[in-house]
Amino acid sequence: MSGHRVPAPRPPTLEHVARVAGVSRATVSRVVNGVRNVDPDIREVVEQAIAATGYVPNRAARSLVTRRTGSVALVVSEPERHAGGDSFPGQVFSDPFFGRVVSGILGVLGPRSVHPVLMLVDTPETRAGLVTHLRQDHVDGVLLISIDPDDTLPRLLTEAAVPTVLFTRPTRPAQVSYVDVAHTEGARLAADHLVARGCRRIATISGPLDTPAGQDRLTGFRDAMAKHGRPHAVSVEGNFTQHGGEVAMADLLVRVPDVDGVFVANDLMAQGALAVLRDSGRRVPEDVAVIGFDDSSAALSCRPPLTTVRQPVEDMAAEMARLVLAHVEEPGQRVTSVIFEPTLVVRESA
Amino acid sequence: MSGHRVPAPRPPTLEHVARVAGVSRATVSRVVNGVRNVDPDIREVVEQAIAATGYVPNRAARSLVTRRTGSVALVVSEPERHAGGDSFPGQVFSDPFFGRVVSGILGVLGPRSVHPVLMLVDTPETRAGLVTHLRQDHVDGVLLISIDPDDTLPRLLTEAAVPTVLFTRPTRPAQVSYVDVAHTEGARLAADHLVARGCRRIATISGPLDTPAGQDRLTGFRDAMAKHGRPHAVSVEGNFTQHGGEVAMADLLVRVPDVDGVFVANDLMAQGALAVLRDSGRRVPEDVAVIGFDDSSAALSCRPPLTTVRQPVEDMAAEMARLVLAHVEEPGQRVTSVIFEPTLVVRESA
DNA sequence: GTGAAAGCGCTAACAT
DNA sequence: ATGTTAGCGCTTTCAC
Repeated sequence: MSGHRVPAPRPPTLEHVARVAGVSRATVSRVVNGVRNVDPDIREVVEQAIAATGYVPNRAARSLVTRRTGSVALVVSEPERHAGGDSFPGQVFSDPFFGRVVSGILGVLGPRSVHPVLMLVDTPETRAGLVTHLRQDHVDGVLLISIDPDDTLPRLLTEAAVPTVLFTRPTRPAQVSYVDVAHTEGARLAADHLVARGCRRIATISGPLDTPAGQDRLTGFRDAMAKHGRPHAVSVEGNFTQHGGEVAMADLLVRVPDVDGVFVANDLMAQGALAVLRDSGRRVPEDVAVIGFDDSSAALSCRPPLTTVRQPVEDMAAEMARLVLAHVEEPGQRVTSVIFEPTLVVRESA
Repeated sequence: MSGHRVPAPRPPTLEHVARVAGVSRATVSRVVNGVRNVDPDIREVVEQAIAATGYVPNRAARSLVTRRTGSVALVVSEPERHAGGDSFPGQVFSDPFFGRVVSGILGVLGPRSVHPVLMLVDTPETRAGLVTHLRQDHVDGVLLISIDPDDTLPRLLTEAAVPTVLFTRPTRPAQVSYVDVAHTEGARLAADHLVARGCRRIATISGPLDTPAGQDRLTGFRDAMAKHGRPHAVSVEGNFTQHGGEVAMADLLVRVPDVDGVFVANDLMAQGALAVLRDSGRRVPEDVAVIGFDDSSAALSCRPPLTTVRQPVEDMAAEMARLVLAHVEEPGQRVTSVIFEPTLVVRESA
């Protein structure tokens, strides 16, 4: 609109503030950073000067000397994207779960004014690029959410000595901190509830058995059933998708037509199972009781609403944030894992 | 583990590379930044030195001089959080929609190695903090997703002269770029489909009428119906939530018991409407045809799967990213709005 | 307790 | 086409 360029008004610097306050840059710096050795009177004057000038520290300049960026990467790692697929990356992002993670992380990081920068790793290039970025001062640490069971990222990151925290235990043991839910305990909760409800023919649709979550939920279920004197509960392996749940449920119905209680290893599959049960003319929970896992938004929108095992995702994410921050502070920090207790959320399906 | 501290091996700098290559820092800088004026032979030598040393530019140092950070803020702005609510922020994050936005943004930003940093604004403090952050060189631009109809952020940002792009047209006119979908066109698509299907008693459940989306979808629907010679279609105002959809549908059933076609202004409400219709003994689509809006994941998991108006969210988000980048490049850039055409996704509900 | 001065690693004139 | 030089805004010894 206007014909001439405005000379880009530079924001105030420490230097400005120092002049206004009549002190040196160093003193202002001390005040800004809350270092003790400052005379209360001087501090007062400096604070007024800061307010008057509207000074805000320049992050780049600070990072350059402190070698800290005040930001952590929130990395979502997915299995290789097949060239023929949609043009858009990020299947995880469309799961409400991701939002809960973000929410939990922000709750911890925000107040400390550390910002999460989002990164997606789903190709060899992005994978290499991530490590490259991390090798330099771009972020102080990494929060990794990996979908791929045999992801190499956990190892790459620990080798690069980048403070890292994973969501869920890595498939292969690694020297890295993580948070997770007590999967076996959650499965036990479900099994106990089904038994207490009076179900006689109880089965399970498990997750993929090459994932820790898939394994543990099945193990927990089996152990609990054994304790109830029923060591031979039928299980069908699913793949954690809604469609997979449909297929598995149909299969289960063939193998155990009189099944009256099913523990499904996640809500998405449970949603599919519910649909198949309805189509087969069975009522839930009267004829078949169904329990899911995750307490995703799907659990709420299901008909009937799903009884499910709740992972305290927000709490877990918050803990991840605390852990990276701790690792950043204290690079010598030993590797830590924090396991959260799940709870059973009883709705209508069981 | 080890008793003594390792002296923190500093990453290679331009200086290192320059020495290895036997040239000056400036030349290495030129090679790194792809400036033309470099002799091909020298360039070759420098590139080898870069590879040999494993050099990666230090972002902080670069930002300090260029006054660019190579990152943009992805700001989610929600209405004031009430003190009594959950302890965790971010209702938007748990909607799959958010993930689609992230996905679209990453598709554009990633290749240019610009990173989105996540920010949530839901209190006066975070709001003030955002502006403060932006006033300095923390991010180059802002992508704003606002849920609050009377958000003051759009104005604050434009006043602060921060390159900004909004998702959806702001409630109050403002000098700011945005992307949006042609809401009226989407509503027309739905109305036409319902009419073409042979529905005789068509009604709508609208969104909140104090939002542009709520208004436009209703207007588009009304106009289309008028063109079909039915200017008096009944409408009930909803609030865009699943529960709101249930309430509105129940209301509608009382007012128009023989309704046989409903355009619901978003999928979440449509999901609620579906449940109420089922409970009332009506079959969908045989007795009542239902069309939603958004093509969210809810649309797919509904029973029956929802016919709905699809917003090309990923494309829209990608365009947002392109727009900020353009505004960052060319600060004089005039304000732009890009409107995307919706499409009707026909499934089973209509 | 406070100031002076030396860089952090990089880009951008400017000079050659 | 390449090298020299001067900072960008901040923290941090080191004197005082």
